[in-house]
Amino acid sequence: MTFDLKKTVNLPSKDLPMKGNLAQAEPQRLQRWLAADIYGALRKARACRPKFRLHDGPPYANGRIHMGTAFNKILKDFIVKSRSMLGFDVAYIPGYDCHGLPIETKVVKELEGKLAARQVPLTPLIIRREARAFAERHIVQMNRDFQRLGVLGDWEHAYRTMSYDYEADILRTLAAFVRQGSVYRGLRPVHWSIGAQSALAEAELEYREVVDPSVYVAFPLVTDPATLSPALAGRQVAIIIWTTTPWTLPANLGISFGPDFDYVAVAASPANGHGAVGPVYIVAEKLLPELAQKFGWSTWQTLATFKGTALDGKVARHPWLDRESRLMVGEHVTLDAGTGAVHTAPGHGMEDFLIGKRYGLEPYCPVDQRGVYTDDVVYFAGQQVFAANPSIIELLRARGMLVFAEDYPHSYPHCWRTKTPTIFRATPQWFISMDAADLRQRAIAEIGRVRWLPAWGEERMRNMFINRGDWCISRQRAWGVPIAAVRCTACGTVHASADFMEQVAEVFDREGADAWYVRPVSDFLPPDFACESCGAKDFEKEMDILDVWLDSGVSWQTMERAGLATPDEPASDVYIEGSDQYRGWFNSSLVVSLGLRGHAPYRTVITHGYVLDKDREKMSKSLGNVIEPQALIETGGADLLRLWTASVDYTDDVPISEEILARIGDAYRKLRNTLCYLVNNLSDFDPAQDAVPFDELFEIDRWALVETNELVRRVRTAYEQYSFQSAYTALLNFSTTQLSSIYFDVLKDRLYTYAPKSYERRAAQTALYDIASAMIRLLAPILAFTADEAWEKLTRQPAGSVHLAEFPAYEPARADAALQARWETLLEVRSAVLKELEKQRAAGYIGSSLEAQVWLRAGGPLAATLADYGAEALSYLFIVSQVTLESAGNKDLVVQVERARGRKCERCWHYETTVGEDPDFPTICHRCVRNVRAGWYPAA
RNA sequence: GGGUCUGUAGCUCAGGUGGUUAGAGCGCACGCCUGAUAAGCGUGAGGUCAGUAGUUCAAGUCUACUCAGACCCA
Repeated sequence: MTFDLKKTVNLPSKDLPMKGNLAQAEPQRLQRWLAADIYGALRKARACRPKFRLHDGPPYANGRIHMGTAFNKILKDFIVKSRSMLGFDVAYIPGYDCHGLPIETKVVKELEGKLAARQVPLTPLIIRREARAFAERHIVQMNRDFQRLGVLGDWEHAYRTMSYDYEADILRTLAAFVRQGSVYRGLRPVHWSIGAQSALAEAELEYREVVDPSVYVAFPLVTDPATLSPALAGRQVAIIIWTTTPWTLPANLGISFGPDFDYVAVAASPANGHGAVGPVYIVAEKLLPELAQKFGWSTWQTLATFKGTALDGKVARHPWLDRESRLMVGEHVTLDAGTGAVHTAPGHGMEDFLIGKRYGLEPYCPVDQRGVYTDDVVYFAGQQVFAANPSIIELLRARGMLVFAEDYPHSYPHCWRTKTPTIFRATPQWFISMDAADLRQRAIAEIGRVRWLPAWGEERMRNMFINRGDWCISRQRAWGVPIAAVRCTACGTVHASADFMEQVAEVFDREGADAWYVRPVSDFLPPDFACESCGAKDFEKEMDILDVWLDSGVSWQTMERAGLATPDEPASDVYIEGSDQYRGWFNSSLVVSLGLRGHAPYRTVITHGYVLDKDREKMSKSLGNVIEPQALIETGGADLLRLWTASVDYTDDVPISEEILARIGDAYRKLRNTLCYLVNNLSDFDPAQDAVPFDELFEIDRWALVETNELVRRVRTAYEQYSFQSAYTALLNFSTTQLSSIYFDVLKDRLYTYAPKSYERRAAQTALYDIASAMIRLLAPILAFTADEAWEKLTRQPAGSVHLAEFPAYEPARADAALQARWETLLEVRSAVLKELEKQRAAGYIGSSLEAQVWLRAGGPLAATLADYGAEALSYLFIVSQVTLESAGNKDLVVQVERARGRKCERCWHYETTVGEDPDFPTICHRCVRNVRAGWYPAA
């Protein structure tokens, strides 16, 4: 008789291939999701469920996505998918930030050459049209890139800060702040290019090494020095300041000291006639030795020592003008260079401006847009500031106020376009006051009502609001939403009313903010509009635009527009962005929402870290440690990127490197193999027909299901807490330690050798089906593509998607601590057996574990447990051919391994004494004979 | 310089209120299997818990400082 026993073994199918081939498979699956409109289908299916809204922080629309943006969007997708599978109706509308300097400078660079050749002037309107097209193009690309990652959302309706209604909303938001009295105009120092005669942003500066004249200048103390120390009574005392910009001295209004630094008043004996002003000078004590040497003092006598705070509120005199110079204290003062007494000109420096503001000094700036002193400046009016440096030094010397002068090399900002050195110049700007409508205090209170993940975010955020200044919302640029205000050409009065802005916003709704540039000012004004101050009727448009942080701070309103939130509630359940957004979007969104709605726009704020290299250093082209998401997707697949995202602790900065990705590849294969084993052993199983009731399953099957139930609980909790890494770890460890090395290994015998429809095999498949169904769904938020593929094979429903499903529920009734405890014991015995097997294997006594039989000698409860489980069942659990139990007085387990009895069964590979007993099947054991007769023989 | 945070095996991470020989998975080494096979199984070796100094009977865990790194300010 010829009967092929090989054909009576139920090997797994190849339904789910081991090789993912993700680079090809993912785009196809993406098309199916798109065709099936998974997002729309989900919204519909969950319509009656509690809502969960994730509002997208808009990435800037100027390039391909990089690791950081990919990481961010994948985390958001974890939230969207996991909340959906937890039963929520999840809304997620992606967005794009479109206005702003990076795009503007990019298109200006491109346009400059082209237009200059044709002698066409570069107008704001041309820039704006080009910038809009630029953003448009990049949004198309970024939409593709993000979706390729498997990110689910309402991509069709992605919001963009440059859409007409959005631009109008920005202006209406400004109007609202105007109406509540928070908006004011004031002077503020900005980087100013003399060459271009325009304001510059930080990003437009180029630092170059230059040599400037540095001067040490005496400021005579006006306040009676005896108030500092009795030792100074009747003495002439002067403070020495240091500056590398002598041209700012005409604008000096004060001198700053470090409050906690020690200062000394010293009487110097000039060695060579230097420093003839007065005999006593004040400088920081720590800097005295090097200063004395520099000034050429042969000897000196310290008359008094005091803290910087002692000088607070006192007054000095300007070195040549009849003007006071206020003595102040500020934390910005350092002892790195200079004298510890800092020349302060609030119109010519940011720190000077801020401390001046505290002390009530105005940002005095007697320099015009050409960098020329105004008529206000005696001696130097009409001179260009840098050109005036030598004359100023001469004047100081003549007045005896110059203590010392030297050339000083340092790096100084230059205009990147005209390459000229820049200056700080106070210019009129628009602000939102943090205090006029009590925004600061309300924000601080509101911060306490928001949930911050990680928790320290609350403190960081609060400190930021305590310390932040008023919000400067104006920019002297073209690509943005204009501040719709008009200026009387006759008297210069600026008219900025909320009503007017709202009327202009209606025009923006229809025509976009370009209307402000296209239309003449008269189009926006009532026919007989006249200046309140002078009655004139000629006006010009304000050409400043709004800070882009106001643009994105407005974004929560898109949630209301989309009908996803009402004005009386936070617009989003969660905001999740990088930690730089405490200062950015979280901040601006809070201010805007507080101003317009009276509450924060978010209930929970989650931050993630930055993507760094293996040494936790920034990725940069020069270091050559940059990893691009596109390359990874093309070689590995988006699921690898997603798995990596899940594997790292996103609350901190996250590392990525070739090695890390290699480990992620290992983990991916492990998870995929787990799914393969599950799905491919179920291709002939229909749970509706073939399932075995739980109580009738093998004990090991019930154990596996109890463990799976616990896994469900852990992973659900992890997702609920946004702890994706816990989910990842739990799923991977479960796959490895419980499934692959124990349950799957043990189960092979039963799955492969019992008759296909036998109770034994169906029992195993019943458990496997439950496990498969649970594992696939629990993995779905992370391995969006792979889980969907496995789900399709498991359910055999090509039209469905795992992303429409919900997580398996934890079943308290299934929890069985007693069973788990019993299995802890059994598995400890198993470990002991495996260890002994390894010894015999090393000795060359056995190879495969089925070549062995095992004696177990134990006493007490352990013996009882083993006996209860049964010797034969133990042999399957250990994957050995025979187990013999012997009771012994000793409590400790003794394991002994010998070669198995009998001959190797050709079919199940166990060693059995029954092999050869059946004349029909001389090469197989009794168990196999029974199974073959049950399933295959005689052939039906 | 300031605010906030981080530093535990090669990698990614666990290690409530300080308390026995510091854990996991992966990787690595060695071996087994060849009916999950570009798979599977087993055994094993890896750590002065960034460093220094304190507090304590006792510190990865508390304190101070130092070093390195990140974000935001200046």
